[in-house]
Amino acid sequence: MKTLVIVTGPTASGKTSLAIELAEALDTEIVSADSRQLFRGLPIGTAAPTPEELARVRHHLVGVLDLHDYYSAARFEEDALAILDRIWQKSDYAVMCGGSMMYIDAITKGIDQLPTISQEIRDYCLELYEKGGLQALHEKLRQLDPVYLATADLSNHRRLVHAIEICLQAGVPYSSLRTGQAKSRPFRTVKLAINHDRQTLFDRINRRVDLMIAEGLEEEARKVYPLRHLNSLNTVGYKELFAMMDGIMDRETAIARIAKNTRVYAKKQLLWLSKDPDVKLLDPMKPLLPQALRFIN
RNA sequence: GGUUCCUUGGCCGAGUGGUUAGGCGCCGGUCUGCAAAACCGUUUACAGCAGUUCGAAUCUGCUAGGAACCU
Repeated sequence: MKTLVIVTGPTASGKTSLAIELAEALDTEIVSADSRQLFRGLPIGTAAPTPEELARVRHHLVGVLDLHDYYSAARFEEDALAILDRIWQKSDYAVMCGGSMMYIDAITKGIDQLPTISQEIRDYCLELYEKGGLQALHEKLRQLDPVYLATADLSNHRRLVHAIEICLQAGVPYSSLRTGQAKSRPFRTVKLAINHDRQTLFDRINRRVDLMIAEGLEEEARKVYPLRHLNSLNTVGYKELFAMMDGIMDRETAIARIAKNTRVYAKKQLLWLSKDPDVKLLDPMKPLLPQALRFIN
């Protein structure tokens, strides 16, 4: 039986180095599960593995996308599974490292098969929202998929648009395509997270933000500033600096906002973890690797 | 010592007699194709005391703290 060891947890908790230690101990490779490290050109702001770290263990899905590229949890599922298949040919273990919880779920539980949306339909739905607002989306869904509408988050235009897109593309209601069934995988998973208390984690985050600034995050952001409207740059650490460059906030405020938004992000991750009964928590006060290996075996 | 003005929830900030301002933060939550995204819910204060009034954050008096000016 193959084993996928998933090192997840909130941002700044020390996932990267633990994953490397694990991969070395298990003599295998790392598949990143980080929706932002996927992109090229953002090493500082996304706290991507350093060149030295990348040299120690082979990493997958780090810095492989152009900032313009479209990506999604479903693509991640597909890509990561393909990479894992290759790793299984030479090892019984693989390490996954990342805090994009939806990506982790995509790998462990799978995502239902949905059609790829054509540009036409995408544009149509966007226009529907821009012209008619949430009301128009509600009405459209009332016709196309009242079942989904009944449980939908009526204020969240993104999800509503998405549902309409799928209904139109598939020709059947979105809700009929949602199975709610977890897919079975040809490997077992062990999910690990480093369990810092909240105050410690927040201190680590604050310190890391200062470090990022010292390492040149501003310069990194300035380089991609012209592309700031891309989704890949709708990211903590960049959007605040873009606001600073636009003169909307001063430097001090921008940096404080980065730290604050990173904390908010971490809380979201913590929430997700707390609801996942499969996560094994590691005590950061003790050596991590032995604890992790104990859970694996 | 005198005169005038100010005092709203963690912060900012409206509100001059009669529903919860609002924003930010904090905290909590949602999540099956953009997820470091998008979205939702809480947090109920008027410096203190005594009055006026059916009813006061809003009016009056006193007390406390602060600001400006005068001597």
